Amino acid sequence: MANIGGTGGGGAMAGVLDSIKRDLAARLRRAALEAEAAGELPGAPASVPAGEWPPLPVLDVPRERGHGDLASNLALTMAGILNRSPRRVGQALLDHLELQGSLADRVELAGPGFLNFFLSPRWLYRVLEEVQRLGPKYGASNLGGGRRIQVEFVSANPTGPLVVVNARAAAVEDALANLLQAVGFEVEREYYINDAGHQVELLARSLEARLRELLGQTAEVPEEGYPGEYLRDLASDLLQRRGREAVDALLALEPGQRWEVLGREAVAELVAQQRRTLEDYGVQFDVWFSERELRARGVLEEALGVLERRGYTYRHEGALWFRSTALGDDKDRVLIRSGGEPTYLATDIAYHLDKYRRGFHRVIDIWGPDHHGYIARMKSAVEALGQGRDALEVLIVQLVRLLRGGEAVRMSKRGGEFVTMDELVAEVGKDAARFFFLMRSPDSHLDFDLDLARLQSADNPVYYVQYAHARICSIFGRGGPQVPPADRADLSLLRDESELDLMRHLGYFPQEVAGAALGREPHRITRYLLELAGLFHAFYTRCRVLSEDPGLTAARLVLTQAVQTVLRNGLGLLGVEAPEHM
RNA sequence: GCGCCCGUAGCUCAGAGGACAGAGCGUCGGACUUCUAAUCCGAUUGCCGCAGGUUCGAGUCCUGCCGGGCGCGCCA
Repeated sequence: MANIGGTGGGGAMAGVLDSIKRDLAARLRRAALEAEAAGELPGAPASVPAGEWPPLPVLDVPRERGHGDLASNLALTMAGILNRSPRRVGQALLDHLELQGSLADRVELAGPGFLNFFLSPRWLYRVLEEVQRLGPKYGASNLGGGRRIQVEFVSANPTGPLVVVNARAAAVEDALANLLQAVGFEVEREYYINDAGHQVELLARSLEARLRELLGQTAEVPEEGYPGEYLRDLASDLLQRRGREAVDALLALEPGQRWEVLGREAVAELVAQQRRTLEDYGVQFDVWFSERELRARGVLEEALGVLERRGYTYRHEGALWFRSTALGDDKDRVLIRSGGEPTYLATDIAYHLDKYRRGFHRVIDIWGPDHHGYIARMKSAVEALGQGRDALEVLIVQLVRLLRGGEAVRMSKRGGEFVTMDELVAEVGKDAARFFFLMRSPDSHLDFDLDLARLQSADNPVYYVQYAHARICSIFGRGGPQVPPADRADLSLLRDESELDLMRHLGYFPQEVAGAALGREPHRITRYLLELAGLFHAFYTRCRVLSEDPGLTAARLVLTQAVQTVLRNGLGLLGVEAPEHM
């Protein structure tokens, strides 16, 4: 993982704060070398490899305001290696640290040996200038350097409508894809359609049963089939579209043939529905990838060939096995059943082979918690295909429990009763749904409070953030005050504590975006925005933007517009609207 | 039995190896003749599940245990 908070990462991070960190890190490094040259610090012990001394100074924003704007633990890390007291090391660094020409006003040695930097307020004005200059691009960077990443998500079976957990996965991964794009990766969103397996036949037989029901015949949905109401709807649509005669003819076909047709029909319709559901949710996929087509192209055979050539397959009891234990899995896995049918794993391996052939250096899959046991074997498979283990990254999004009136909403898959994604969005709206899913880290179980999400009030976090944006719009709305260029306003008039807090927070945005992208943690942006909205509301209560004082008004307009820009950019990353009126 | 996730304030949850552990909700008390009160301000709240270990420093990393959820097919 890249060093997000520090200064060690690539050279492509954006933002005023990052450039300050890099500048101060370089100064600290020089101070360390000078202190050593002056004999005030011992040289590196022999155990430290050349080029790794002095250690890379890390600068972080401390939790406590009293600890300055940026703090470095360099003295502490060096002290450990040099076997000296951290405060003595810190003092030596301090004595040789040159701040002339930097944006730091002063530096203090504090606590166990931290070096705390107090920045000139000028850095905050630079933040405002930068936000104004970059506008929608503020927060973006080029950490990815244009490398291609594929994000595959939702990929639900085409056997029914999307459900609540799909909505969570969609919100999280769509936001992650946005974040990866923002930090300079070339991202493709892909949806995998499992349209070739046994479950499609079950779907077909279930649909057949519903059709026969409609025609007054006795029929039952098969044991392992799909009993949900939606197949009744699908059946009556089909009957209406094709007409009675065509359906009769269809049902008269021999079983294999009619299931083939019904399966194709049902899958096409259900995938179209899933697609509409996702579009209403604001998620657009670049590629809808069909397993059936993959099979038709013979990729499965090619993948098995690759595994065989690389010595990862063997035959046993009539089946073809994958020697995944050679690559860290806890048992070997069947690829081709003794009956000749490929397993799900085999087709998935083929699918991944195809992904890498399409030139992605990295592939991120998102699975439900019921698939976590699958990670080890799939990573082994990727390795067996000749890729690095890291070429596949699997994120597990945990389950969602819906709460209504403080009680868990009961859902049973067997009875075909579950809350669909469409129902959820209809009940609480797209913005609230997405925002709620993005409030928690993906790997924690989520209680989704339907009552709260539906509430159009202060208690609802999504409105809290959106309201901040709407309030800003209303300042700009009537009469339309002109926002001056940042360098033409006297920003030093922004002195209120709430103004300083707000500017600081705006300055953190680029690193927050980078951190959320690299850490695969979109929920950090949600939290960031809640904080930013809170700071804005506090500012709004304390300070009037439009006042008699033209200079102060100009400065506050610049600040307010910057907040608006960052709220927009942040909400945009989450796929949540930034409304102008509420 | 093995594997994964979780255990932090009354509730829901943040915490990127750092300094005295945070937010929202809740409870109590305040603030609109003003750019949107869907707002703000103040007060209240903790054996970070338990026990060891690594580290100058652990809520964070490692090991074991306890508790909750889920998974462990020639299913997909």
